[in-house]
Parts: sequence; C-alpha cells; structure tokens
Amino acid sequence: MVETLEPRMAADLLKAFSHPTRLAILQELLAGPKCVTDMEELLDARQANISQHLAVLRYARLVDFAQDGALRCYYLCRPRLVADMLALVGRDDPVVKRSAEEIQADKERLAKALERSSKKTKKAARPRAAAKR
Amino acid sequence: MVETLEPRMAADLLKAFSHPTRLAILQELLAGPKCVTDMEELLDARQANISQHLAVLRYARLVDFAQDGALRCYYLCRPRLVADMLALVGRDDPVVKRSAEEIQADKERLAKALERSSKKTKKAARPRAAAKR
DNA sequence: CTACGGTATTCGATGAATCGAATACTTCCG
DNA sequence: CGGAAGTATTCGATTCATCGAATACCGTAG
Repeated sequence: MVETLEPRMAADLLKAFSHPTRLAILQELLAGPKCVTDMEELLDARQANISQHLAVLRYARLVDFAQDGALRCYYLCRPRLVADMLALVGRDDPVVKRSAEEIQADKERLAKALERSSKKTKKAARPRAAAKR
Repeated sequence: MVETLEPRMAADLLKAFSHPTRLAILQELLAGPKCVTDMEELLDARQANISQHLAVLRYARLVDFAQDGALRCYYLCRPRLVADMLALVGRDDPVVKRSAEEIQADKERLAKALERSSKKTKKAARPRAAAKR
C-alpha cells in the first residue's frame, strides 16, 4: 500500500516547486550547473530575488552549490526528482468525465472491498449514501 | 527538447497540490470516489474547509463531482497525474553531493556544447567564471 | 410547503509568501 | 589594505492563502 505519504513534508516539497521563477530556475539547472548571474540573464529577475528563490530551493534540498572562487555554482542535488517533476507537470493528461452511474458503481465496489477487508477493524461501519433513483 | 514548460501554469497546478489537506484528499480519492462527509471523517477537518479545498482542486481540474441525489461524489478527473504526483513526492531520491571540480567540468562541458550549437545565435558570448585555484 | 441533511460560499481575521531596495558579507586582485 | 565583483540577508510593504463562523443553497422526504 501507498499509505506512507506524510502530507506535511510532501506539501512542503511541493511548495518549493510551486513558483514560476523557481520552476524556471530548476529547468535551467537541469541543463547544467549555473551561477546566479547566469540565471539573472536567462530569467528576467533581479539578483536578490533569484538568491531568495535559491534559498528556498536549498532549504527544500532541491539544489546545492559548490563555491568556485568568488562565485557559487548551483546544481540540482536531486536531479531525477526534478526531471520527473518537470516532466509530470509538463505533460497533459486527458481529463476524464464520469457519469453518476459510474461513480455509484465505483463506490459500491469500494464499499464491498472495505467491508471484505475489515475483520473487526476500528469502529462500526457507517451506512451512508445509498443508491437512489 | 523539453523547452515547452509554461512556468505560470505549471506553478498553478503545483500550488493546487501544495497543501497537506489537499494531498490527503487526493490520496483518499485515489482509492475511490467519496463525498464530503466521508472525507470529513477520514481527515480531521471541518466541512467548510474541505469544501474550500475541493473548490481549489476543482479549479485546478484535479477533481470533479457527480451529483448523486443530495450529495456530491467527488472523483479524480486526472487520476494518472495524481497517482504519479503522489508517488513522486512519496519516494525519496538520493541526494547527490558534488565537488567543485565536478561542477566545473560540467560547466565546461555545457559551455562547449552551447558554443557548438550557437551559429551566431543572440548576443556575443560572455566569458565568465574561469577556473581558478 | 417546510424541514432537513449535505454542501457551497462569503466574510473577516490572521499568518505566510513575494518582491525591491538597501546593505552586509566574501573572495579575489592590485 | 582597499576596492570590485558576486552573492546573501534583512527589512518593510503588499499581496495571497488559510481557516472558522455564519449563512446561503439545493435536493429529498415528509
């Protein structure tokens, strides 16, 4: 089962991704390491702002840097994660539209499965949402 | 090339995911359609709040509902996207740590590749960040 | 029609995110 | 040492997100 998702941490990670400038930064870094001034030209944003976003990404452990003399070369420290995330949000999945009947069938399937797997688990079952029409 | 990412839209999509309660809702819906009161028990949140989060998810085209009498059965309208996203934020990728030398080598590789592919593209090349030590 | 269960929306308060401006810090060079 | 280039941090203002409370809405049962 996939029960192990910790919503707090996962949401924090996602928040780090959830900004246009940060996405653009990650996309640039996917091509290779860059320093802040490089990005300043590629994206149009002020240096301070980029540094701020990099701080967020660093805190989320998405990027890290290596000091190279006076400048800092940033790179992705979880490149697979970033690549997969960018691919995921870039692709467009078909949107499914389901009828009330399909949903109903689904709910019943689910209800049955739950009841089957509940050998005295937790509280009593709560009967709800019976089929109508 | 993966040049086609629209950061604004992608960030909006990610923002819809970026909340613990919404992640929990999506996780629940992955198991099957549910109505608001079902969720009210599963997550601990007030009804109004869940409705608010559902509105966000609806706006992001992540969920939709089918009216079933007095109640609304919510379901994922892009189940693959949601499943992949939850899997992605759930898994933990190894964090890579790179030395200054590796980064430097990478930058040079990239610089060379860029220069090779730029047949008079854009502005003049700007020499930057030469190797030191 | 009225009442009620289930759900949505509006409102106001509080806290978080974002940005530019200013400034501090660090490393190299002369 | 002093200055410059590159980058980070702090600050204050503004916008955005989130939540509970209250209330509106809607479909069904009486």
